[in-house]
Amino acid sequence: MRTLGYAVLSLLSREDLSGYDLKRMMERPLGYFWSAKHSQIYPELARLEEDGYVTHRVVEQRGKPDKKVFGITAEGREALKAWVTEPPAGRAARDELVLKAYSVWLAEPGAAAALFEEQGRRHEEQLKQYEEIEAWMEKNWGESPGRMGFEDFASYAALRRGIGFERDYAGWCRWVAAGLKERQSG
Amino acid sequence: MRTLGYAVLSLLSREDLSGYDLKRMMERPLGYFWSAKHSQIYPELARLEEDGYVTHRVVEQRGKPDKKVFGITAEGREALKAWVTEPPAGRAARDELVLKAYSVWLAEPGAAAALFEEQGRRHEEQLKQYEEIEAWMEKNWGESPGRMGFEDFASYAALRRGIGFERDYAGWCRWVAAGLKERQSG
DNA sequence: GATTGTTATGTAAATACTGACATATTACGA
DNA sequence: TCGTAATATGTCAGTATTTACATAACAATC
Repeated sequence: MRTLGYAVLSLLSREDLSGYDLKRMMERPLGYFWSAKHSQIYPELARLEEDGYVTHRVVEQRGKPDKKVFGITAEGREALKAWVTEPPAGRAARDELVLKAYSVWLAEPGAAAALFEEQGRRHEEQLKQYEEIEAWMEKNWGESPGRMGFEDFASYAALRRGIGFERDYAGWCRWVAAGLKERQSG
Repeated sequence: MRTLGYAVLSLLSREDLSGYDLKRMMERPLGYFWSAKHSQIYPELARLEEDGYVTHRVVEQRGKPDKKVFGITAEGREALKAWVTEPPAGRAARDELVLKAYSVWLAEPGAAAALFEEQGRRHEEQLKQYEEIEAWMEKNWGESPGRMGFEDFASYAALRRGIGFERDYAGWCRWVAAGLKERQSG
């Protein structure tokens, strides 16, 4: 199975969801570390159902169109569980901003510094959002990772990665911007 | 133009290279933040040449097959320069290990801890390699980012991102592993 | 009554990327 | 001399992903 399939299963292992729900989860919170458009999700759900990893039931709604709510099967849960402890496939790192940094010597230092400052701001904003979620988690689940529920710990761990990433990335942006500014005047 | 084109131009703006050279650079050092297989590179070079961003000459070699050495044109350099200060397209973050962390509550804590410890080791190894390059750069180019050559600063900046990333990532892996171990016994 | 927005589900076309196939030169070692 | 490895350049099929197209129910507002 492809990673997208496991991404879908990872959400369905926590709660039953429609394709539309999944689409929204792929924006937030899962979108922070895995993303997919609805044009990927609907065919993937069909494939997962064909393979026996999920099933669906139609739910009639008032004030909204009907929806198909998907649930994970025992088989799907087993496949997901087995996948979790397998080493991840060697990913191809791709970061456009680092590529730009690598060629920044061609640019006007002032214009480049503005870019990296703006990007720094963006990552600081994202960091702030993550930290708010972190505060909520710690308030509701406790501050000790060892004492919170296992499922909560998993969510907390994923969030922690996001916090580390954004904090470090923002710092790097600021550092690059400062180095560029030094070149602007003297 | 697509990002791959700028990745190729970013290498050719520093020195003339053959398709095969580019392929190797896409493994190391560019591969640390952008990667492509040779099956992408050769068609991309043809496209770039058609658009007037690069030109090539055939170089005969002794003991090796002939090669096509590509060089960037003034037009290519201008296009690259303009691209550098434009904000990057909103990337879709994809990290399989974080996705696994999100579903780690389904797994046996022991097996999962082993995975995260192994991944931590990998990132620590990569960090060590980066730090060796960093030491070489600082020895040869000076320790002050403001005083080294602009092109050197650009290389140094890209490396710095790699160092920050690996250090933070390795730390996170260790933290997750520790949290999982706590669950193993008590 | 018409337009806009949200929920809801899909398909199709285009682009991007990977992995396999394909070929040729030369060096080196068994 | 035969196989293996490195250098060197390409194509092609399949997979993955994005963008655009397409439809429909219902709510709220103008």
